[in-house]
Amino acid sequence: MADFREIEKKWQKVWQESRIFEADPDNRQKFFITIPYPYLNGNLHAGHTRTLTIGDAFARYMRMKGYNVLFPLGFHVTGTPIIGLAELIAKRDEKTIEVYTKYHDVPLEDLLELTTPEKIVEYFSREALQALKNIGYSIDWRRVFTTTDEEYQRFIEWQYWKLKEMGLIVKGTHPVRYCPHDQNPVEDHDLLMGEGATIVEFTVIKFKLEDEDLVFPCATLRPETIFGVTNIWVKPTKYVIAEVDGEKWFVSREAYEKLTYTEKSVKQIREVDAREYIGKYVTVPLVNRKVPILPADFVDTDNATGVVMSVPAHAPYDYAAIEDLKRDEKRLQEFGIDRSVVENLKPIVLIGTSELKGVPAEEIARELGVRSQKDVELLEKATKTLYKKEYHTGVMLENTMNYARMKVSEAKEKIHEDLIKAGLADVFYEFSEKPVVCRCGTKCVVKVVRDQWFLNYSNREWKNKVLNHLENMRIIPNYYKEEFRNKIEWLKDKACARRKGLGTRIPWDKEWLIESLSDSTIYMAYYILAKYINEGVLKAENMTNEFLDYVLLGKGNAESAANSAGLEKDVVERIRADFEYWYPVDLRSSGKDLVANHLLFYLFHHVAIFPPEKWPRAIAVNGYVSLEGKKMSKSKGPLLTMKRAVQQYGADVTRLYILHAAEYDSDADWKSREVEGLANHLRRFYSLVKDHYLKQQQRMTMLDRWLVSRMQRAIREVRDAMDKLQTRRAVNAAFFEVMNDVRWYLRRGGENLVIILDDWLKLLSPFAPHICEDLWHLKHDSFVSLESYPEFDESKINEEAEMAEEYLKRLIEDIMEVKKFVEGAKEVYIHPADEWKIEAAKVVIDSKDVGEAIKKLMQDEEMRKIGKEVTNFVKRVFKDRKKLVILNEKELIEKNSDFIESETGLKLSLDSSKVPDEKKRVAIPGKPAIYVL
RNA sequence: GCGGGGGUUGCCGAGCGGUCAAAGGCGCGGGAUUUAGGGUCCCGUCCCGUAGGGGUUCGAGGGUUCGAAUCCCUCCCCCCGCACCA
Repeated sequence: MADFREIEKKWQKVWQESRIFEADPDNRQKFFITIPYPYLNGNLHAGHTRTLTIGDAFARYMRMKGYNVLFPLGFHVTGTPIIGLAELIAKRDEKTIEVYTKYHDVPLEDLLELTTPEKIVEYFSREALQALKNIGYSIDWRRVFTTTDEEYQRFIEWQYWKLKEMGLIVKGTHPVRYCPHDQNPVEDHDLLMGEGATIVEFTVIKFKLEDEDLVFPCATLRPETIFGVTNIWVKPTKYVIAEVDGEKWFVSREAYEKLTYTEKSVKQIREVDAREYIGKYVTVPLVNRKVPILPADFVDTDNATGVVMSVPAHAPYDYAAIEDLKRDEKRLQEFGIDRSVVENLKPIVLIGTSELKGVPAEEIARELGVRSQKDVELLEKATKTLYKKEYHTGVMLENTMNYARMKVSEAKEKIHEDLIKAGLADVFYEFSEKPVVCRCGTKCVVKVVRDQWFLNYSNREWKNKVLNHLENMRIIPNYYKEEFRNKIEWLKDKACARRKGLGTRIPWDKEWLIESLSDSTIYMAYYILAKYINEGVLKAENMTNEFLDYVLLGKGNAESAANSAGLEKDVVERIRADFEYWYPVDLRSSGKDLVANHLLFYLFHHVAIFPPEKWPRAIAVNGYVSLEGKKMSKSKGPLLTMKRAVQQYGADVTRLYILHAAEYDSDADWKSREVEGLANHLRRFYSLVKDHYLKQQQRMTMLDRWLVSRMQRAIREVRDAMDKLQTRRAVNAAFFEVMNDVRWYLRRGGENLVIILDDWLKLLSPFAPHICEDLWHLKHDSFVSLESYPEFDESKINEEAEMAEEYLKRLIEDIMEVKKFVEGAKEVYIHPADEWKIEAAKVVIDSKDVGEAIKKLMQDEEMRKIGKEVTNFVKRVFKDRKKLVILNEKELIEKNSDFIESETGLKLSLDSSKVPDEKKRVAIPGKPAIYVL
């Protein structure tokens, strides 16, 4: 039995020595394909294997189609996880040690050494390189690099200078989840609770107290309802009066605490009991109406400011609370509120929708059966439903001043902005879910970080440029184009500076490091430079801005670029020529996890920095890989490393399996049992080819022509699938379906298998390159990896042969079907359809309807004689007329009688006289009468 | 909530107006074999059927059509993203 690992190693070595995947400009058309460089806080795993194998299969395919293919790869190490990992290992964190020894397959003694980021980078890049070589990717390894390389950092600095010049990097302030204890922003995986929480922006409308300089900041998500405010709510409990940016605010204690993390200057003045203010009046800004402060229990002091405005017409909670209060004589007395005050709180309807008449909140509360403000579940539902309806279909009514007739969705934004501009409102950030708790056990808050560097992705012009270019791009699968459109719209400014991590410092503000997704946007251009860097021709000190401007953007001239760089002019020109030749990237193939981040930034930065002809041409997206139905996790396991998969199953098995496991962005599941099965298939393939490949080709039979014809169909299918990057379909057609045809062929006694083997090996070579290379060399001296991919040749399609084989398959099936019903069956008599039926069938095939067919047939005297039978035949056959097959059945059966006999185990005879008439009658062309005895 | 994808026969998964009881793989059952229970090759695998046939299926319910897994509408359910993290 063939040892695949031996074969694979052999050819990997030969490929490397022959440098067949090292790509340099020549006169062929180029194809530049890239895969996002892997992040090295662990070993490469099945997820990387999938993305990279798709890329490699496509690279190989394109190479065989005659393109000069550049397929490079580097390693990503900037950011925080590697530092975090080093700390964990240094700390001897048990869980980490377990995961890294058990799943990442790092030997314990090696692992314990990895206590600094540098050692980790060194170790895992070495491991990755080995794994990638073991699986035999056709990567041009002369261009490998790591993102902490000095030269790479120089390249990043250059990029950031460019963006800065263009005004695309701005200073800004933004809210983050923040742990007061750690004094650090927290990421999802740093959280104990509240991973799903998002930061919600409340509008805080400032209601001024009558006769006193005190602001009641009412937090709301529906600022447009300000026109319907009848009162405000506080909870009868302790609050705080604080100085906030020079104003005196009345807020809950929790709110005060939160305010201290914002960019506002805050100072507590004193604690107060809300009761002191209940019954007093405040002024509704903008509308200048005086409304009372009233008590309500539903108010959550831990949500925003702890003060809310009441809009009974549109907020079910407010409506219910007012109704409660009306009924609660005791409470009114307790707070000294005159009954009439509450009775006078009439809902003010300010939004119109087609569906909701009257007072919407009242209607909906009644519909759902809300009894009091304590019916929290019902009220939540009512609030949601109402909000949804009004937001999407509502229109502002006449009582909303100059917002009248605006759509609610628009008015909301507008009012929010206008109020803030006028100093009548502010913003308050709050979590959408609570609590949010840090791993250290501390409750997190929203902190507003100021003066950070941002990539100005919200910039309309920048967005439009990306959006426009997207329309010219090929996105695979194509429905992702819509996804990209939406994501581009949704993208906001992104903080690109960090305080900790590995990476490049912002060149004009060295306090900050460039965030690790922000330094991975246009690095594909760096592959051009990397070759020269690795050759020692180019060093960091040569890479001046002027030099990079010239080689990457064509700015300035070679002469002065060379001077600035301290390089020979011809070197500079060569690098420039390389870049001109290879750029842009023709295909970037990536996992779908990068859609909403990296791939977006990739587009934004290319569009900003390079001229249009250098913008990306195509993006392909693929799904994840799970393990026996379980999600893989780098940090928790389970995980299957690339290296282990190759060790266990072999490179080609791994590749073929992963390519066939799923299509496009659907997720693949790695089932070791199926992988074993595939390994068997491949071994069978190997020995099959080996047994036949060197045989002398013999005279072509009809069956051989059938095989060739089928091979042509496979070629067409595979090419079509690969052109769309459908690797699953391609492997299915190239491997499994051809295999099935070959099986049939051999069963039929075919002896000329060799006629398709060259094509088959070429066809399969992008998917199982080692085995194909090995087999190919049984007969050839060239590399199958560099052969041209089989072309579909219409002239080799043989419809007749295909029909004949189909006919035989069907016939044998039918005989077996009938045989089931005959005990001790020994013989089969076959009577193909009579001559007149064939004539009639020909007419039927060309007729539009039954009537026309019969009319035509009845013109023939012979047909008329058996008119009734003809009519019945036509009626019976018409519906499936496309299935009618006209061929010389008798001859075909005679020629293949041995085969039919051996397949069915019956003695075959064409002696029609033995077939009863009622059987003969059912025969139609392509489906003879069968009589089994 | 918003956006994107999806629900197909035991499982994975193709099909996306007729060629569909629906490819292929896996699993399962049976047979063959120079049969070691693991390899290979056949056959079967929704239900019924002593003649190649019939019946019922493709999340649910309506509709369009001569004809729907495939098109339209409504509903239910599942997955992914929503960020400063690679």
